[in-house]
Amino acid sequence: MDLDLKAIESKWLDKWKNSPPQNVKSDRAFLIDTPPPTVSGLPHIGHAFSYPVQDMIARYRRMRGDFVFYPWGFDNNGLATERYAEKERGFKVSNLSKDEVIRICNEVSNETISKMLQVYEKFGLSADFMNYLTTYSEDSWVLSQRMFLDLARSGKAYRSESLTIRCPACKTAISQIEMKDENLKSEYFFLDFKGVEGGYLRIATTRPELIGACVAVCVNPSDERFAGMVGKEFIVPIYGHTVKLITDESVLPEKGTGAEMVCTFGDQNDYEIWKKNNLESRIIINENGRVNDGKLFANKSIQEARSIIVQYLEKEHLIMDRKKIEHSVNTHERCGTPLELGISKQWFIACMNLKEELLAQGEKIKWHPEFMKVRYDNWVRGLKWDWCISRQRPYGIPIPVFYCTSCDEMFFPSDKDLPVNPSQKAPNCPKCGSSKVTADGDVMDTWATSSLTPSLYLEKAGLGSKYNVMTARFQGHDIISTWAFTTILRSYLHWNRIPWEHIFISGNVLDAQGAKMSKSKGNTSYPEEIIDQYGADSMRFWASAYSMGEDAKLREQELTRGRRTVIKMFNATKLVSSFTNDETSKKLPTMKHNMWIVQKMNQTIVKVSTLMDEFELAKARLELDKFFWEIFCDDYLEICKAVFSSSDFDIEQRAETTGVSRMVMENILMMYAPFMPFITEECYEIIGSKESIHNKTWPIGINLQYEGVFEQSIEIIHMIRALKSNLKTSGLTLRSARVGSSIPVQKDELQIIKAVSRLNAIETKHEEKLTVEAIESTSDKEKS
RNA sequence: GGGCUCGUAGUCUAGUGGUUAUGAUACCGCCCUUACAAGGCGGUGGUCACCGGUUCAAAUCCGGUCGGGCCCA
Repeated sequence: MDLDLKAIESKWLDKWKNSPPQNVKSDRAFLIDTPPPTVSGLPHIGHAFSYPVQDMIARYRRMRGDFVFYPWGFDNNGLATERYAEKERGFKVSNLSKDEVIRICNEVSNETISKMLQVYEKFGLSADFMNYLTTYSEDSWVLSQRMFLDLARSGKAYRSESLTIRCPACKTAISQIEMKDENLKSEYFFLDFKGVEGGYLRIATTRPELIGACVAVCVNPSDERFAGMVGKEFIVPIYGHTVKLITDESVLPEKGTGAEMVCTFGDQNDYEIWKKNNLESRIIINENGRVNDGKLFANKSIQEARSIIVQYLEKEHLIMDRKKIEHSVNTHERCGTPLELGISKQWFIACMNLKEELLAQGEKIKWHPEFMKVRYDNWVRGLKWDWCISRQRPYGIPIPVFYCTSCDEMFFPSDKDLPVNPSQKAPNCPKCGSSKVTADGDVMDTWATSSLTPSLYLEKAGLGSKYNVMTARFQGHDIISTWAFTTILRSYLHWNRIPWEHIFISGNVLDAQGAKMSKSKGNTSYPEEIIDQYGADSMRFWASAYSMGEDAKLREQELTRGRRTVIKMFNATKLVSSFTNDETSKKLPTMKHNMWIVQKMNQTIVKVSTLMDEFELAKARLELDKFFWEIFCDDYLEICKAVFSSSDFDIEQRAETTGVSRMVMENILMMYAPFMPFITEECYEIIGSKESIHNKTWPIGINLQYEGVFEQSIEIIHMIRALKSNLKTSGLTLRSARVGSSIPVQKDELQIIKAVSRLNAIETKHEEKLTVEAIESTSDKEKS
């Protein structure tokens, strides 16, 4: 019978759809905060690496008798979806109405979700795909808005006009979370500021378009070159206003000329110096990233303004020098555009005042691996801003706040009126009764919803009142400062508790050379190709070969090994089920080889279970592999075959061997079931079970007292095998042998050794060390 | 610039103080022995990145150097 992996996998996927793994009723719950994949294309190899690992733990806990809550979701909210829809449909969000954008985004995300679902199902995940949630559904709207209001009412979220990070391309405020440093090529322009009392100060700037926003010049206080000039007034080129030379520690003497402009606002440091020194404001970049300096340009982009001013400076011979440099610039992670700072009215969630508390929360969670917590700690310590959550974008969950234009009252809807949509009619002002009420037109940061996944999942499943702290979060290390952080923060702000007991961080998937996979490099792999070539079980086998947090390489050899394991399991099952022609005995074993394999099995169960309990999947599977290949297949099954082909063994002995081999095989299948759900299910059926293996209870072993010496017999079998193999090289077949040992070989053991080695006779003698020597061997040529 | 992490046969990997350093894969030799040649048996292949220190003893602990990766500036 040939092994058709594809047929087997699709057969079981169909069956499982109708009868998914059953949870037993249990007080012990294992609740998984599944990472909802972003709706931005088909799953890639990274997903094929991380999701099966979660599933293995889920399946294991289920077999252990836990109530396993393993929900599924998709993240289709926010700017990422807009960008994806733009790419898919070839349009520009800015050219369409808000309603139109929302319609298209919904459409694209629905289409993509159904495609993604098909791939995820092929992974053999036991998650609840039927009841998946999306982060842009009505449920998510209601919960996000309700939780926002919870913070707003208690003052933990506040609206304020303050410094905001803005993306001029996406035309929205963003948060520190979405900032990304990038090394970009730039150019220093050296300009001279004439002193009011004479002399001049040469500064270097990469942002000449901001000269009009210059409110001070600044040097390091210890920089002696400028010692005599500090406190003096200088004239800003082109614009003619005067600014004072001040000092600040943050200015690096070796950067540029050691003197720099302070503009409102070139970067965050400008803001700090501005605030510290109580400087005036000269805002020339508006909320949409357009520059108006009141002199050279009006409503220009930053790039346009820069080239206009550089041309002007050149013409007026004001540029004293130019120097090409590469420096680190804050950009928007979604589009790579350098960010701008401005003052605007936004909603913030307070977190700057909670650093100690947040660190303490992180401490209460068990991190796997432990060192990943350091990244969380570093992020919390490095927080520079409260979390700005309002976004000026079309696709997102609206901020549920109303403003009365008559009396300036700000008011919130009640929870029962959620979800609130600004396109609907706003209620009258509760204070003055005016109907001149506008809704907040902004939407929430997508993380403001994603940070609520534990509640989203539990509420959707109707388990919100029963459970609150989840057991496990699985996620990539790249989103510790986003998803992990915001989830911990929200859980603390709302309920003063941790969101989950454990957090499991997975590493990167690298290509075979160890380089990060990326579309531009063309070294990406897709799970469907792997499943096609090796099968889903082999893919999972590969995914289970790594420790938590370790970077994984896509290795063919691991996939190959996985497929061999699948085939081996199938063949072993076939062999074991062929024994069942005889009568099966359910009694405790009495024969040495049966007692031995049961003992070995018991030891393996203990080791594997312990490791699985500690979430050491890779180590657990290695133990299992060793037992299955080297002990069960190579030794025990060979003995079984001998028992059935040799006339030395009676019906009862065969029946016992049948019973034990079958029982051990079943236990092996059960232990492999979390790793390789397809082949184990198939084998379980072949061996004659009507039930799904995934509904079985994890093996606990057989109570059997046995301190046997059969280990020695196994070693003798190995030695005879090697001897036979050596003789074969010279064209000889071993017929009889002499075994020397210090511990006498028992008669029943000798019977087994003889049968499995297919020898005519074995003699024994006493020796200090274990020895095997040939007595008689025949040449293959003479052989009849 | 700061932090974290890794460096072990051609390739990938186990191994956090103690025999001769684990296994996979690739390669070579033998065997198509009635589950499996996608198998079995045997074999070649390693100054455990480098330098120094601690120790009776270091792949392992400490310090430094070099190189890869990631996170944060």
